[in-house]
Amino acid sequence: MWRTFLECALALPDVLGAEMEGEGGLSLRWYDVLVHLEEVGGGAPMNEIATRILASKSGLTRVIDRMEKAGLVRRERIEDDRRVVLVHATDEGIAALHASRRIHRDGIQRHFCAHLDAAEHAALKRALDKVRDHVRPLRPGRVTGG
Amino acid sequence: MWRTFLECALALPDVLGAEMEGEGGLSLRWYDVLVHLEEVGGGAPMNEIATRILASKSGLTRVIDRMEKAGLVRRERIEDDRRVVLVHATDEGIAALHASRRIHRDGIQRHFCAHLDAAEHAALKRALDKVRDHVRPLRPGRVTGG
DNA sequence: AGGAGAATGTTGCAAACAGAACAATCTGAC
DNA sequence: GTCAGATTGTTCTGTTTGCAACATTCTCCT
Repeated sequence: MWRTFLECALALPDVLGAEMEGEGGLSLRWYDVLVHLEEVGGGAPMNEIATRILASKSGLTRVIDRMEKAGLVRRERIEDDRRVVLVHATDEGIAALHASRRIHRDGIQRHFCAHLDAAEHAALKRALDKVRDHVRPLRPGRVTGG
Repeated sequence: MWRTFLECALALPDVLGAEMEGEGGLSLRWYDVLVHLEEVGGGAPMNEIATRILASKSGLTRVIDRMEKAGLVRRERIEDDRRVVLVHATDEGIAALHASRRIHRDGIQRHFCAHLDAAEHAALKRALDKVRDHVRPLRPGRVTGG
């Protein structure tokens, strides 16, 4: 049972990410960053993004470096707190997000949801919600250290 | 819903792996390799192990390199097909496996199964089995290429 | 004010991994 | 028999990641 979960946990992001990179040129990580930026609206600090996408601080610095170089995102320093870097999605970033969204949804549908009936879907959501709530704060030094 | 799954998929192996490395000195990957070697009994070819643990050929070569250096495993060339390398667990490897097994089971119990009642457990297994069967052959060039 | 300590992001370094190119070996068609 | 093609594992190279150390900035207590 655990093995089944682990195989899905390893294979699904891999398959979905490969499809997205192949067709839309946006990795799963970049996609998640842009989703978060769109959700919060007006720019998010590095720390918040790192927590949201389960990356370390240094890891996120490099991700944002690459995304900025690709023109999907821009950094902004604010007067309010000069330690903070606010990350904004550029128009190009939002466009790339929308272009990938269909591929993303479609992939999830085909590889994941298509195999579950309504009851299984609900049970899965309920179960994983509990697991997520328990395990999220346990993660190693993803944000506080690193 | 997908997001919940993705968070669990990223966080659970991380938390479990960190616990195992901390307490028992065996990473999740190494553990999976040894589990497979114990299951099949008398030595497994690289290819088979790579498929089993969802690693690429080159990735597994390095994993086995490190495990061999650590004395947990040994390589053997066979006369039957001189391309094949059979990997055997050493006594030390089996001992390490058994030492880690308790930590592994305990971690799965605490971080995963403890949050599911019997019905959820069954539903999860049924659902993930179907997803796994669908997605496993779809994985990118994990074994054939690479 | 002033200074200890926390918080935020970046950089240096090393580990881990995948994909492509490669060498060795086997298989099958002729 | 023999040679083209497939199979198996390794090496090379580039990418991505995390942890430790660091510089900067803020907070809070006195």
